[in-house]
Amino acid sequence: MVLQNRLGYGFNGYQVPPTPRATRSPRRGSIRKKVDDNQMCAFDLLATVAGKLLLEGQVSPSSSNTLTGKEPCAVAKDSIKKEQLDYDSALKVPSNLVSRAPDLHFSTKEFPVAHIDDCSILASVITSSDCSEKIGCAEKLVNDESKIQPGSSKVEPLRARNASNVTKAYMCTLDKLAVRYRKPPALISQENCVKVPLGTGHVSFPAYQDVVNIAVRDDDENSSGCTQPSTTKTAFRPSPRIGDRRIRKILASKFWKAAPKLKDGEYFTAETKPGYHNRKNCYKRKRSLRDYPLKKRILYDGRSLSNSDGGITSEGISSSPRKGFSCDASGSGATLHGAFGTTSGVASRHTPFQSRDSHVKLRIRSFKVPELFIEIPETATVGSLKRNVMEAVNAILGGGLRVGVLLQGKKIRDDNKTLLQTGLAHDNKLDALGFSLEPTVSQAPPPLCNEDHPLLLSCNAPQPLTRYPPAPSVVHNIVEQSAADALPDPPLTSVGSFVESDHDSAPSPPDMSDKSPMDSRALVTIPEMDAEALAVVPMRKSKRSEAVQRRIRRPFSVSEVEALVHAVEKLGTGRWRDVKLLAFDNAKHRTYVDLKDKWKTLVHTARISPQQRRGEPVPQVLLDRVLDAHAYWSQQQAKQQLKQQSDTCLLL
DNA sequence: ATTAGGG
DNA sequence: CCCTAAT
Repeated sequence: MVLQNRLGYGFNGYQVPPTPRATRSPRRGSIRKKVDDNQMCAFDLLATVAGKLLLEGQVSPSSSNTLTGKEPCAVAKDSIKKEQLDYDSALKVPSNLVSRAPDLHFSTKEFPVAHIDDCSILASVITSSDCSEKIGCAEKLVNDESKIQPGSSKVEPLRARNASNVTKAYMCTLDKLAVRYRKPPALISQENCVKVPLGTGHVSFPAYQDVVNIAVRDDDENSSGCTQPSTTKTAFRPSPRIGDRRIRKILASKFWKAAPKLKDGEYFTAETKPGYHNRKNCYKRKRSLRDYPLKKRILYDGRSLSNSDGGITSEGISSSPRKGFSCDASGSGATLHGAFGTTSGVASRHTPFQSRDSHVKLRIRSFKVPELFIEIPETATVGSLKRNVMEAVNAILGGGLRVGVLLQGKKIRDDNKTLLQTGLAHDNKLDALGFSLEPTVSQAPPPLCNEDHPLLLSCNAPQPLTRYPPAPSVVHNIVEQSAADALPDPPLTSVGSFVESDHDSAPSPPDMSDKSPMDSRALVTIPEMDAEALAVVPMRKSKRSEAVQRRIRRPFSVSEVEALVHAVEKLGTGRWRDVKLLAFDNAKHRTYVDLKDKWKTLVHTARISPQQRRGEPVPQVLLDRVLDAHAYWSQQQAKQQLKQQSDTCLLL
């Protein structure tokens, strides 16, 4: 820019260092906004297997958790290790996973949340069968695209120009996802396994419709399923202003407590966290709320559950906010109630209970499983969402879980004891009986993504996605890049935003367009950049705490480096915020800290021998410029300091 | 909110 | 990339 040149470029094209604070004040406001955008750049879906999918207005999973990275397996292992270490914490996650899969005889009362995951998990636990069933279940659920976006005939990439719209869209979508459950054929046969035979006839489960609308409010009407009918719900549901980019989760904790008050069909809650700025915060949850043991309630089933098809669902499930429902109790009390027909219409329809023989009949009514953390870009397609959820679920189901039995809160470890010996055979004990899903400690759970799970792979591959592959020629093992869309936010590109789109794959320096031949590497770069786009990770956070996800790794592409170098040459090394604004204003995921860090590594890279460098090679020319600029600005900085020192001395 | 550095 | 201290 002319003005800039006049004001201050130094000889080398370097700009004269601005006065310390002067240059930044004017942009303060805008910058803040940018940050928000960054945080929104990828939606983190926090899905408890409980059927709640949460949205996070920010990016965070670390590369180590990324499934789509180049070393998926390694990554998976990594997360697994953590998981094992955090075995304890996992149990504390109150993912209210209470859902009910009709076929499996699971029903929920307090939590009108029906999720694939539950079904899948239950199915797997119960059947101990292969993954196909589990997956099938999960897939079914997510698969129901028509339900996902009732309004539209086709499923389009979930994205929108406006962040708030995106958010809403996701909310709605997820809403649906959590609500619909399509019984996978494979599971049908498993039904009987669930219940313990009762005397003569075993309870039979009427064939349920294929699609069960589990307790849910139908927000098909309001495009923004987020808007709530007011009333008490307001407290738990996302407020309309969710548009605010940082819509935060909700979740488990909130939900847990809110559940009792939920009205018919409500199963999803969310809250916004206005003050949220720091990524970390968003994962914070009150410890107290997450300490609930993961256990599923079991129901002493006096009668066959049967027919409460849709009925069970909506009514039974949601309508009764049980007061008795408390956090710790996991609502077991309420569950029981319902079972006996006290509460829901479900139970009432059942045949009277009769304990004809020594068989104890149990019915699992709710199940809670560890949370799943999924990060997916807003530009991801429904198809990719499917896969991600599926993978995440599968990862958990794939062997990482075992079932624990609890009696009055205490774990029963002796597998050889009979129910009679344990006391479980007594009616009065049944309500104290609980089950829990626990991470397998002894052995490593299956990696999220590995050869052992052909299903996973197969899912990835065939899935036809409504998306535009970046470069057909580039075959990568990465899951897929879903963010191959246009710039989410058409930048009002002005000066020097070299890196525009969020998926830096296409940083568009003017010269980039037709330089493809020369820079064949660019093709390779693309997939890499977006590799992290789809990251699914079963969330095993560290101990007690809040799941602070590490951001996914996003290697700088050559063009990004170029832009960075250019900006630093001009602005210097101490003005990262300005660098960000100048060259990465549109790269939502690059923060000034990132840029600073990158510069640091670039300098280091430039100093070491080419053989020692790793990753995508950075053109030597660029590295040379890095060194030059670094030297120049270091010198400038030194000078400045001297000057300041002398100034202060004079004053003194 | 930014910067600067160590990890 | 993360985390912090210091601005």
